[in-house]
Amino acid sequence: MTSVTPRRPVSRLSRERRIADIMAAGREVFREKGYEDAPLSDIAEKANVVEGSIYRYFDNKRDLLVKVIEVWYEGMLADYQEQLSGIRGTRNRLRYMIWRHLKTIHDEPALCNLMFQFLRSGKDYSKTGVFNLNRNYTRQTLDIISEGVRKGELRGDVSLRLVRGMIYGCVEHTTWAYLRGEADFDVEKTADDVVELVLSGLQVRYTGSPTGPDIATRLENAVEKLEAMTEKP
Amino acid sequence: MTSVTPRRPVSRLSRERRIADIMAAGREVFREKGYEDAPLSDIAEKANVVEGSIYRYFDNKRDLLVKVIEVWYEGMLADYQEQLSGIRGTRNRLRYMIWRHLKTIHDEPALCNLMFQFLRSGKDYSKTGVFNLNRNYTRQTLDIISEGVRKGELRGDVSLRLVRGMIYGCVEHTTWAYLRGEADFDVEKTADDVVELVLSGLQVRYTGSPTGPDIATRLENAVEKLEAMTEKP
DNA sequence: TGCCTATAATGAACTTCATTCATTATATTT
DNA sequence: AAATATAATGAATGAAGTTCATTATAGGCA
Repeated sequence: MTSVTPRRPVSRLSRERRIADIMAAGREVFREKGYEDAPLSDIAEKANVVEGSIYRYFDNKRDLLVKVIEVWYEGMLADYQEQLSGIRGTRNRLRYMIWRHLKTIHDEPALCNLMFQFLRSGKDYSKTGVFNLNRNYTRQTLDIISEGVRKGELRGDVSLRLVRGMIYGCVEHTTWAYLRGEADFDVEKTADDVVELVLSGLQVRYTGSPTGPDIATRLENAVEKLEAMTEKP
Repeated sequence: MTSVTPRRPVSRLSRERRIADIMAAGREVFREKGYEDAPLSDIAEKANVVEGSIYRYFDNKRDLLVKVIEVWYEGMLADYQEQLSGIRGTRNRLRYMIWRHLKTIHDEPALCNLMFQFLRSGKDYSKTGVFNLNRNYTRQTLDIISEGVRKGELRGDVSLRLVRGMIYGCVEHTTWAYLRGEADFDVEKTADDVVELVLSGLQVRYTGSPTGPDIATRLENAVEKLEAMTEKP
């Protein structure tokens, strides 16, 4: 008795549709299981294709991951420029960038982990589309800093690369526990704290006047208060 | 004709010696090839054992990695306390911590990558020995900060967790390109820059001296801030 | 309407590893 | 010198990524 395994019905879709299906399935499965623990078979099943079919559209598993992250990233960064154009003041604009980064991590911890762990550390990262997207995105932060320097609000004697590292490094370092699923964090408060710390630094500030703050400092403080009030409605 | 494959001579070593051999081989191979691209067979060969033997001493490949990193970490952190006890002053002590972190990354980029990629992001990280070592190590940094606060040199109104995040986040963020093998960095200069930026912050400091930036400029800046804020809520 | 053809899709075969375990060899003890 | 404990082996297993020859189908063309 020869049992014949029935061949599955083959549904022929357009290239674009198939790619979209596979990437949607990939995003879901990667989000749920991470990279290494996500078998291609799961993705194939969810995308309604056979494993081998994935290789018609993607070089390999990693290539699929890279493209999934790339598309997600594109959608995410689409309206940065627009949003930012509606925000005035160095501090507010800086806070927006930090806030947005924090919010992304809070909303999509799994995909961020994938990005941090498997994309950014890869040898080929700087040839990736994500690298360029990220480049343009962080450039905005640097532009805000430069503008602040031009206006005399920020120090001009610090490497921009270092400042960027401080901002994003600080954001990411403080969210690790959350990314490991260990603790939550408050997006708003963390954004406030980070921007404050980055701008003011750790050292105490000497006003340099024995009889109290001089006139300019008093004005500064007043402005800062006003700023704080408008920042937090 | 039955060809008999000659059995390899079995050398029986002490448990401790075998473990040491396997871990030494593991460190080498992991350093050269990373984690995923390091076949257990390479490690077995280099350690002069058969693959299966590794499982007598380690639960699995990841367990071997964790223990390799753990031992490396222990050796690395052994003399921190001692070195630090010979350094005076908040700024110098802080710089030492930062410098040492930078130097470790510079000397052992591959192992650091392993630590960052495969240990720190794992779900079980906080149950790891490395986690505790790291905990004790970063606590020293926090102690230096606390001491600075006590002496009135540093602000006491900032979360220590955030400060730690800023310091180590900044260090790591600025070394990513190096870790990907793209660019070198100067350990000494970076240490100087980071400690300076962390302590002083980004904002310009008004010294309050009459020979500093003139009052008109400062008022102009202040007014500009106010204008920006009232322009768009 | 019915062939033709390009190519989408399949599924079995291949490969590489991590992992397991029954068997064998050896150092140590009795 | 035999007994015993256990270190070490290597073959077997199974999971997962990847390849490719074969098959099926949609859309164009007569």
